Amino acid sequence: MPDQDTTLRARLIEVGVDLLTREGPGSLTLREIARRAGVSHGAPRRYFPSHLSLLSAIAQVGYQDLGGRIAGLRDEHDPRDGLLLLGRAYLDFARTQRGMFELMFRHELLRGNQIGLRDASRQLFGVLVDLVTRARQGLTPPEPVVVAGALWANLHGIAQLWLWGSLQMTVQTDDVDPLLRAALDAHLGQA
Amino acid sequence: MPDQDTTLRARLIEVGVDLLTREGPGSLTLREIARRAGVSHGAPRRYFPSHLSLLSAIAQVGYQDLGGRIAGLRDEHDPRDGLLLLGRAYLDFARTQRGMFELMFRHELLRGNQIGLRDASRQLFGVLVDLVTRARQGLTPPEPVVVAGALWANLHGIAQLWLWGSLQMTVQTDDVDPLLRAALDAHLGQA
DNA sequence: CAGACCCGGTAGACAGTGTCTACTAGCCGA
DNA sequence: TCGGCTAGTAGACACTGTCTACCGGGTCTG
Repeated sequence: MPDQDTTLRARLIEVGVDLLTREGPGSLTLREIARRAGVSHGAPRRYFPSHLSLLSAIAQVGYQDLGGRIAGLRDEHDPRDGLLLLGRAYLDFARTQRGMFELMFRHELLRGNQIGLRDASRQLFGVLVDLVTRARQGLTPPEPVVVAGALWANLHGIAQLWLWGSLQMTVQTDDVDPLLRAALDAHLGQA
Repeated sequence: MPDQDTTLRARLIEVGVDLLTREGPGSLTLREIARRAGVSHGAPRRYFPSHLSLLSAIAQVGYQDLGGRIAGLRDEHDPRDGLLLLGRAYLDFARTQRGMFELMFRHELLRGNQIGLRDASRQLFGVLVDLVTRARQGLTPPEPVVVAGALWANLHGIAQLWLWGSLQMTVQTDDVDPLLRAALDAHLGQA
């Protein structure tokens, strides 16, 4: 239950997040959010110029959540452990916050307002580059940014394919950990 | 311009593909497709029980297209070359058939009717496993299926991140080839 | 040849959506 | 006290996907 005394803007986002995790991205209509916030369907317009901008604000919560889970891993003393934890956090987020994950990476959202993703990406990517740099110390090209980019893509791809069940019919298991480990070993060089 | 003498079912798909590549996934409404096919908005229902099923049929065209581009690579005599070409084909498809690519991997579509993706996946994955197996001959674990899975995820992730511009702001280039090569080298072992 | 039948498509209704505009209740400062 | 502004209401508009009633014309059957 959203607080009654918060500003409407915050309450709309809160209701949206709640609705998203409870009933999936399909139910995130402007009118439904307004309805659940106990307000008329025209009210959100005062704070969000369009439906998409409200969705962006909701997705932003997800970016911050994911970012928060990952930020702390930067200083992990064993960078390889850090990357494993980062990967698990990413995949765990995709699995447990499925609706949010789908929303965060929806094309229509990313096309316009990219600020949310941009910031989150920078943060995530920064941690990734740090850990990769340390994990690959003394190794030759490709340079850490490239490896980090490829690793991130790999991570995201695993999450994506796993989410819609493409992995079960190929790798034949719903445990992504082996895949994650394979990806890490591949990009970092076998331990 | 769609032929006038083909069956309506085929014409709807054809018009849909055309509309998709020309104006993007957002314009693929049931009514608009019917309109462009010169038919009333209730007509599609005779062949497709729902809007989603029509979209699935349109996406199927994409699966077959992509599958066709990749199928021939199975017999590439140098498996590593084959994988590079496969990767390029995949990324090229995502770039040039952007709207179709987005449609093909839309969550709502994949959730229900997975037949299209399932078939396409099996085909793609089969080629991938073949090539990986040959490329990693004599190497130790992980087994080819796992490597192929991780590689596919990596490929798809690169396409995804690249499509919405996340790569430019990290890797600082719009040329995905280095990333692709890094991924291949990583998963196959340096050449 | 006549009539029943079905196939393929039309047309309209319905609930729901996002956007826009006119309006208004209530508060705040002068 | 009064003017103006702020936040929210309410209704219209065009559009969407789905559903149902309807039909025209061809085919098969008796």
